[in-house]
Amino acid sequence: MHGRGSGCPTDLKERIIETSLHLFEEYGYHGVTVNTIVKECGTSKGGFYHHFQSKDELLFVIHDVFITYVLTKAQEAIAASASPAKKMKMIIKSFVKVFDLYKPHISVFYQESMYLKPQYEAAIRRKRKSYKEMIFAVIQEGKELGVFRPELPVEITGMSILGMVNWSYKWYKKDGEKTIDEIGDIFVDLILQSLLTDQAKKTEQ
Amino acid sequence: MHGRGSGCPTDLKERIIETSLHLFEEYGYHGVTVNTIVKECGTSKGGFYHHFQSKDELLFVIHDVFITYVLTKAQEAIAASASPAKKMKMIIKSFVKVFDLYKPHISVFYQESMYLKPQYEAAIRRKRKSYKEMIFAVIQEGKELGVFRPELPVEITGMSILGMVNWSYKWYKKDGEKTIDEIGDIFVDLILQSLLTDQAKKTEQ
Amino acid sequence: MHGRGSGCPTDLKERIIETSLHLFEEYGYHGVTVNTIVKECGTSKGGFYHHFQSKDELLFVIHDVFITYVLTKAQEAIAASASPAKKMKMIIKSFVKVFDLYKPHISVFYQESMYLKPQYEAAIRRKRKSYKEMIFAVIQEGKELGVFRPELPVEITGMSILGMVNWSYKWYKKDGEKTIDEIGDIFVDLILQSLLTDQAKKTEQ
Amino acid sequence: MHGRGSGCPTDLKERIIETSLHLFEEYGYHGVTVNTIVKECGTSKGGFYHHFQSKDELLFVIHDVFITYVLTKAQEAIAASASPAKKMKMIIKSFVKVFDLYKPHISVFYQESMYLKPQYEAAIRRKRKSYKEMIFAVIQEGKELGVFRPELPVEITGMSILGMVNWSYKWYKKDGEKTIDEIGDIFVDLILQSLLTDQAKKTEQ
DNA sequence: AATGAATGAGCCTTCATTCAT
DNA sequence: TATGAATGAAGGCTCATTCAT
Repeated sequence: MHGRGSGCPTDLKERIIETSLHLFEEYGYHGVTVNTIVKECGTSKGGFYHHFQSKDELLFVIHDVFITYVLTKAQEAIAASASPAKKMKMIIKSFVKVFDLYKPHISVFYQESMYLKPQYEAAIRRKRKSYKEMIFAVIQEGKELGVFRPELPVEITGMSILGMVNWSYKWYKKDGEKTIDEIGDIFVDLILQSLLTDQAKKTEQ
Repeated sequence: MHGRGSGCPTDLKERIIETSLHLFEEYGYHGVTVNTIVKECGTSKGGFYHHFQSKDELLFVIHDVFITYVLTKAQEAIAASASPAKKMKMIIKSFVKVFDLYKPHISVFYQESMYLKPQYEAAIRRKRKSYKEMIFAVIQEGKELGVFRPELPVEITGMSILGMVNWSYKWYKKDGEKTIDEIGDIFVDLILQSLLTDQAKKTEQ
Repeated sequence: MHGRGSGCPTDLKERIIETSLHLFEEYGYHGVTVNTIVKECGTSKGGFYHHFQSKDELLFVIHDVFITYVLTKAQEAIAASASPAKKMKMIIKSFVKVFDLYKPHISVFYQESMYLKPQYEAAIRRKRKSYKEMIFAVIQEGKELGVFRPELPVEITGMSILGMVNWSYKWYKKDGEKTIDEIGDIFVDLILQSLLTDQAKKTEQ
Repeated sequence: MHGRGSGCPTDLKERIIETSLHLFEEYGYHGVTVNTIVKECGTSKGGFYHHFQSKDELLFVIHDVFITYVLTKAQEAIAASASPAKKMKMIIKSFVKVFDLYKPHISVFYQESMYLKPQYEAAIRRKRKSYKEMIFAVIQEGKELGVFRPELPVEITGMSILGMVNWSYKWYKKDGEKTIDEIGDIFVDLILQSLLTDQAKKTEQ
């Protein structure tokens, strides 16, 4: 079971991903050459291309690792039998939590996804869409059950939430003043303040 | 007010900026060559380098046009003698409004600012910082006056607001279902719901 | 009027073609790098790719120059109002003569045409086919007029003639013992000996 | 025959030769990677390099198999006590016959022999030269005995014959309209028509 | 002001070959 | 014998930039 839990990526492929991730995050996809990556990894061009068809595929893998993870978490939240407010809370908190695990992935994701080649881009876009729609569904459900304010437009509200949380890739730092959990709680507070009806605020939360 | 005075949008420099803006937005800074730009403009390499020292400077100019504009608007809002909620509203609405004017600039800004060369990057960062701090100041003021919830952490709340609005560069479309003004109102509603104390909600808004 | 007559290819494109031609002939298409070509030409990679989309296009141009020339000559022969034996003679002699002009082109052509990319290959194949069919047509005409032996199979005879002449790219040398005209006469003699009926041999030739 | 002692055509070395032969014929020596070959063979890089020192040696072996065979056949023809016309016929027919056995070898031979490394190239060139000289010798003998036309230049005539026959690697197809034997007869007819004196045509053939 | 041919450093990628297992 | 991960030199090509005209 190479890596993950142990945090020790022994095999080359993992090592290339880890290394390039941090390089991409700092210098951007176009600011890092394959040469730089392999030098930093202590491997060779051939070693790189033995594991990845192209630099582009590496970019895809980085995207996919993160989006797949976050999608899974959201699906678990959705599947839970809980109130919309609880589900929203679970989604937000799980999403925020991936910033601890996958901050570099996310940065690269938002910074560079436009440079994915079509074949890869399509695969990623499908997953992004799924995620978005799960959030929309929770908002819709909340409105229907009368716990979320009826005047909320589903899509723009959803995108606002996504924006608020996503944006943290620009400023969140692991060793910052607040833990990721505290930040998650603040987001949940801000968001539920916006969504819940006055009625629901009393019972919920 | 750059250029504007002369009122001649057909002059080459403007045309290069406009063209490259749209190309950058669609294909990314690294997905567009100087050659493509000059071909699309109907000019030549020489024409380009007569007006810009480098492709990098062009990226800077695009950044600067937008950030300068939005900073000016925010300063006007701050300078107004109004309540924090009003100021916040003015800032949000003016910010949202620039998406109509400067959507491509903003997209390029968020997508590519990491590729600015140091000399340009410093100039841009200073202005971004100013903008952020104006928002923090309004939140702080609102808390001190007791109209914003005292438990709000200034910085994270500020970044949440910025994230919510900024993110619209990913999805806002000029010819979408809602006008920019309607979207602005929704943002203001969501944000003020989050910020205002129950007390203030009654009087304000 | 760059080059040709004067034999002085002053402009870069001509110079690249000439140089690479001789390099390809000696070392083969795969045995010559673009770097070698530009070094030999005293130009640069950029200079090369300013004139050719790819190394492959250069190969195509070399093919096309020669095949276009030889096709034109054959069409002139065909168009002439002459006996089949005369036409055959004209075709052979004009074909043989291009070895003086285009020997390197021809060598490269036969050695490397399999490496042409599909788009270029199709264009070339069409012209080759035309040429072949003109020869077949002359043989057919000769048989119908009773001057060529009736038992000759048109296609194999045609391919035999083509093979005999084409093969000289393997051994013909400009400064060899026999001039190109003498070689042409020998080919014509051998071929007409094979084609003509005994009857026709007396009147013809 | 070619199993060398073991007689087992399923042994790896044979399989590599067969496979690469067909790949080379279709895509050219440079259009086929060692990886492609071993994949197609169901073996591995190690398997390949166990049997061949280099990809280049494989090319040599392919050349050698064919040229050795054809040389042997020609030597048998020469050794026979027959008239020059008969010898020429035997040579042509045996040469043509190898197209059935060794068509792919021959295609690769003519297409790629320039890419042989010096050490291999020398070995091959010696055998090619022998073959050529045997044909020249027969023509010379025929002239001396007065059965071939005295005005024929030995070398060019010889090269013409070689060209005519060799060229069939470009168009011969095993399942074509004519059998290899019929094609051989046509070649013999065309060639002897060219070579024989009028006198000899009556008695010979 | 404008042109576009020319430059050349640097990029991504390929592939024959090696070697520990 | 056989495997296939790893190597690294070398190749084709790109593109921001320059400069003579």
